Amino acid sequence: MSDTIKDLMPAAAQTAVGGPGDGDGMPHKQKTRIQITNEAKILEAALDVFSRDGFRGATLDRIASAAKMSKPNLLYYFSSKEDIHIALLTKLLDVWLAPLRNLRADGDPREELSLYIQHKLQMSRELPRESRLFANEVLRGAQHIGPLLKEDLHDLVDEKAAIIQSWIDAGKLAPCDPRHVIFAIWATTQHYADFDAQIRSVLRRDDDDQSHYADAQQLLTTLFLGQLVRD
Amino acid sequence: MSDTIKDLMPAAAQTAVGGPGDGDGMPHKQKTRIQITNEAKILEAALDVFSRDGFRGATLDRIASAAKMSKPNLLYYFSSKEDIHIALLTKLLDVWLAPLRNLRADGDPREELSLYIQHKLQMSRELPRESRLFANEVLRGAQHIGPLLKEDLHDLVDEKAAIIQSWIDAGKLAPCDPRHVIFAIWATTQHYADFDAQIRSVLRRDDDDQSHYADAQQLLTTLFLGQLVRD
DNA sequence: TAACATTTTTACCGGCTGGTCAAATATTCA
DNA sequence: TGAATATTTGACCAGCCGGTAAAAATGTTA
Repeated sequence: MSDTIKDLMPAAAQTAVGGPGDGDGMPHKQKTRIQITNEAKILEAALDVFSRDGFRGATLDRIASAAKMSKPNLLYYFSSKEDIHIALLTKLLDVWLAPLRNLRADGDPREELSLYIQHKLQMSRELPRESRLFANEVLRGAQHIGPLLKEDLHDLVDEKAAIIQSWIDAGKLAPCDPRHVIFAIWATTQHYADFDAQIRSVLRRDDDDQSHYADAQQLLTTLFLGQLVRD
Repeated sequence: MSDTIKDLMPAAAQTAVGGPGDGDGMPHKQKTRIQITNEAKILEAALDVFSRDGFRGATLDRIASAAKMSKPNLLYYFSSKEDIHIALLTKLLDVWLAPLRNLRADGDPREELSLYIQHKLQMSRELPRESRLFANEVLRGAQHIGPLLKEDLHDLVDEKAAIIQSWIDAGKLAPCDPRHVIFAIWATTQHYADFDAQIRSVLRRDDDDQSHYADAQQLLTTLFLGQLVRD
């Protein structure tokens, strides 16, 4: 609970391809130090802008301004606005799905699910921009990461749903559709990042007050692991 | 299950104020027939465009085109893009909150919650544009309906959370934070509209296939009313 | 240091943006 | 009918949009 969510994330995928001004499938040279730092600066700025305004609402001027560069300079590293968006989404998808990847078949169902919920909730709290970035993209019909969802995400969910199904078959979980259980965990946890403004309005919480996350975690644990309704 | 969700909605709020070209607090004349039909046409078109592209991504040209009018004609009825957005959100908020308003203190907790979940899920299925409209707005920090959330929504949630609390006090529900229960129901049900593209990718469902809603309803009922984990 | 490659900047473009204006047209009603 | 009112249209605007071209500045390396 004390350390940040980033500690348990895949540090991989740092060897991304792509040189300045390209976007095609040509072979690329080694990246310059300047290139590495500037691309990182751009993606960080783009995360800010895209997550706040969505793809259509975001502008290159704002991204460039947030990255403290000129617009043509920005376009020296990424050939188009779409390029930046796709690069950002692709880079962050691994991070986003890491908690689900950590779901182990040989673990205790109660513990595994509890940990998954905890990690997802922690990500909403610590990475709300990433959550909103994906929410914006999926809301728009996933026009830029459709193929990734249909292949990578589909396969991952199938794999993890099979694990949950095995727990059901072993009598450790009540019979239910495992994929919808995953949807429900996604929905409830990401809700705290994506609908933050609404939740703060209802709970009358200030912008920097995150005390309601403890209540959220307790409720969700109760909901998914215990029984909510008595008779 | 057979009739549409619109049957159980408040037909009220039809007496909206506002004449052509205004937006201030002046007194208004009675609305013309043309005025009524054209404003309806505009709001219908705006719902289409705003829910697909978000506020910043939507354009007056597209809204006008979808409403089959010229842009200046559209601006004869609403004085700005912001005006249309606010009018739309305000008009639809009542519709959106109707299921929660229907939660009765004197009903059976199991039945009341089950009905609430069912209605919310039905709204995701039948009114996905409205769901995405609100999702887009709240994602952006609720800049246009912030006050409504802080007053109307807050009061409504407080009122209904008190009902749930009374059920807990009566020993009919497991102890939990009622407001987070409401959040969880919102999250899980609206997820099926807002994240439709993702769900269809994972489940490999065609655009017009809604068969997964039955599974969703069963899972959510199990989740909120029964126990998910056995020992 | 000189040749070379990388990076940054300045100036610019055509198209779209939200929005205005005045004139033309349609509707209402005395 | 005809005057008053309500509606629609076409022409237009300043500013922003994503993106380009080429020169200038900077960094790298032999």
